[in-house]
Amino acid sequence: MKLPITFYQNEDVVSIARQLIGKILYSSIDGQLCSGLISETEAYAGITDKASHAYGGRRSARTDVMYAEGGLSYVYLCYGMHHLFNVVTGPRDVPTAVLVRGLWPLTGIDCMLDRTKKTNIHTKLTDGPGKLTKALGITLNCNRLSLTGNQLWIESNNNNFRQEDILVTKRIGIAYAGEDADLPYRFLLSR
DNA sequence: GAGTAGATCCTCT
DNA sequence: GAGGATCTACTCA
Repeated sequence: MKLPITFYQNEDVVSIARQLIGKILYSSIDGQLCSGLISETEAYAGITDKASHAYGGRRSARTDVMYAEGGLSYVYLCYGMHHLFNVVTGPRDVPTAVLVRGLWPLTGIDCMLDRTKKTNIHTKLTDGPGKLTKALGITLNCNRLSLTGNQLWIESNNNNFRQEDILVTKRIGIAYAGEDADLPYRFLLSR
């Protein structure tokens, strides 16, 4: 079952980041259906968060999506060669988003191996934000898609895992954000 | 296994 | 014109 649009419009982006752990991310791109269980996320808390692209109310052609209503994708290019996939959350004009940093591959694994030029199947296939977009075929063309559409969507999952299996840590790779780099906004599933 | 250099390009100043 | 929400391959041990 796809998550309803209302799921994404909650004002509490940190809560959404936690709830996305264990959900299933699907992509249907170039006629290939792939999916993975979301194992790692990070919350980016809008205008008050120095690590966020929308810090201080910054708004540009790139970050405009973050100001839209929750339930859209935000894909952008990092370090000139990696696409990063975010879920836009919150009501209109509240620029919060959740970065999806890791997946455990479920279906479409042959396709993911082909895209990433790998041969063995293990969780390392999609264990980083740049890697999972490559494996799922996500590019800048996937920016600003509805997550209730038919190219990129997230479904709930009946799997029961305990809340204590979710680890909470500080975020990664944002040393430039000063003290906000220490906020406990990263969630990951232990195995 | 650990540490580091290099790739590469869009966005905002 | 600088720098970044990263990854891979290569070195050295």
